Amino acid sequence: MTKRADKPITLADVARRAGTSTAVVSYVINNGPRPVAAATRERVLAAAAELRYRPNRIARALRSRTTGVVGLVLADASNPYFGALARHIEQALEKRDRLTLVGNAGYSADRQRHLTERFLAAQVDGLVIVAADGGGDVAARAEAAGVPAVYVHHGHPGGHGQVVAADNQAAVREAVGHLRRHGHRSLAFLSGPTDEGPVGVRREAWAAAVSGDPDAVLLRCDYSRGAADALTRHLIAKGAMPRALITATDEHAIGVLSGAWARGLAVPDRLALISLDGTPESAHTAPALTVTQQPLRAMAEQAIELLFGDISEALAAHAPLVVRRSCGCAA
Amino acid sequence: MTKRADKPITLADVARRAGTSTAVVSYVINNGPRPVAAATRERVLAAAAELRYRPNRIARALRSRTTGVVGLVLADASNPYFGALARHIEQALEKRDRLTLVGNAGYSADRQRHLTERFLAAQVDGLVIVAADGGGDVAARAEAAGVPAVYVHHGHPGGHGQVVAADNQAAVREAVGHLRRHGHRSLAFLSGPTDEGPVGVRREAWAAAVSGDPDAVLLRCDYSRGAADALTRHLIAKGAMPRALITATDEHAIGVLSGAWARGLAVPDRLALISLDGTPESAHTAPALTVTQQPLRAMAEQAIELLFGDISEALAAHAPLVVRRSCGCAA
DNA sequence: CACGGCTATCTAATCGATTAGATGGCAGAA
DNA sequence: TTCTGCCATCTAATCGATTAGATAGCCGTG
Repeated sequence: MTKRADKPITLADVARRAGTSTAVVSYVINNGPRPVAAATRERVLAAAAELRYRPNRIARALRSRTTGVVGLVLADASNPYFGALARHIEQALEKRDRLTLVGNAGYSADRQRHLTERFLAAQVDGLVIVAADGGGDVAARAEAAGVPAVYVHHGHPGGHGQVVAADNQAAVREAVGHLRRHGHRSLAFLSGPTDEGPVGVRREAWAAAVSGDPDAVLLRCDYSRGAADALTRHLIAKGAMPRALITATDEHAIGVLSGAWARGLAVPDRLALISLDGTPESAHTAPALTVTQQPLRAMAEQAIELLFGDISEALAAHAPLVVRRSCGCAA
Repeated sequence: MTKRADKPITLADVARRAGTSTAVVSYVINNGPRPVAAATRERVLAAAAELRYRPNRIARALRSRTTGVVGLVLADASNPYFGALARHIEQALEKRDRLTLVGNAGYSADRQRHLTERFLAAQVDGLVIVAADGGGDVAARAEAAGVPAVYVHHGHPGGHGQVVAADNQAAVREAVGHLRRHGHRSLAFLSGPTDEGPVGVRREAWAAAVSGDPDAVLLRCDYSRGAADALTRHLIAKGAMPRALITATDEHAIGVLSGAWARGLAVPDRLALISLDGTPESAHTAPALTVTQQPLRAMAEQAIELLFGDISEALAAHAPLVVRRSCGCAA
């Protein structure tokens, strides 16, 4: 006796079973736009339960023009910073009973646009864009299609759509202040290959904070552990490694730590380090990183509130300084 | 002159513009079940292009009972191992022109079931389940609804659904062999809190490989850097830290590294370490980890092939040994 | 008793794409 | 010339839920 995949139960089945019309069943299911007599409501509920009725969200979406699905255009899920952000965004959406469609855009504006088109075709109710830097003005496209969109972490400069980001300037000022209190006079900064996005903001804040210093060095490399690792080895070999460094991202900091270890440079004794992301990773490096911690969860929640119009403006959340070992503070 | 969100173009609009019926337009768009005269096809294509027609996937889904969407039930996107796996799965699906719906189940079987229900209600065409360990027999539920499902990394023991995983036994044997060649006689193993899932397989393979050894120590802690860090400090304080250790996951290994650094225990000099995940992370720890590298991409692709019935059986892929510094090999 | 005003329900149009069945026109065969 | 057959195309039903408009039953009032 093979139990075959029984064909799904429809509204009409429930209506028949309860001895009413589909309209009434719909009103009951949705606490519909019209009231239903208590007795009838009971019958319908009972019938639905007995038949294990599950509304077909596709049909509902077609008719009501809202899918309950939000698209998330993500730079790269395997980068822990973005991965964590993605998780918080998904959870904030889940709380609002929304489903999350994800796509990894890598670091390409083209793929970002491509994913946006696909999500729009899927009739998403909204779009959340988490890009590293650069990227097209995807929110403009979404809004043209009547779909709300928000950027998290990094927005399109001068484009449409609101941007949710932490207060990077304040964070950098705190980091600089802390290293100064450790007695460091010249503070280097490791930035990304360009000055786009939040990293640019951080770099500028650093430049402003150290503008008096004679020998503040600006370093640059790709956003990868490998690149930072290689750069560090190179600088150590040249004897040009700074004594105090602020890295724009945790990826950078982890790469620096790795390169320093490989070349026998002790952190924090001969290199004081503060990183500006503060992902969970940073708590368990060797040594543990002192960081300014991006409030990822708060950012995710704010983005979703913005998307649904619960708030009308993003306000930059504070990224607190979390003191650990890499800056030179004791255990 | 405000440009309002123009109402979307439908098949009927295109048909009118091309001077044909909706049926013909549909046949053209899908290389439909019936042929269309070349001239007409051109007219339709031109009309569709001019109007920038985008098929409404919701309507299509309602009628054809296939959504082009696959659900991904993920343990935790902020864990880099799962994050990387998620990215590869999304990309494999994208290649097949499918969209990915994600949900983070945390490490709870209940949330796993909950997500599965939501995805099924959304009429997904298939389900990919990436769980840490434990978990309900979600594939059985999916199959009852007529939706194919595959497990990646970890399956439900004795349950439905195929499981895609690497050859963990061979990996452990390689790791053990390598540490032996370094001259270590007693090899400890750091496992998770229970013996479920792939970690259990790894633990058993280790037990089998060291069954002759008098003092092979089995350690256990949660799957988190923090737990492994704390355990390591504790063992060092007690003077009970092993000289050679295989960790079940990279999270464990990174925590051990962190704890060892904090207590001044040199790796690899006083502790030789090999980890069994081999995420990208492992290349840039201090010191860099020697690992057996799980073929995440191959696993993701195999899972998708399985899901679409391109292959009928999963075969365990090889997880090669990647030699770096933590085992004691020179740079 | 008749009628207005409610309330509880029912009927049926609608969302947009798919596709089976009906139709029309033209070419080749008888 | 007429009939058959095939090809290209059109008409309309369908997927399942939503909801405006129509309808029926009931109560209270004049």
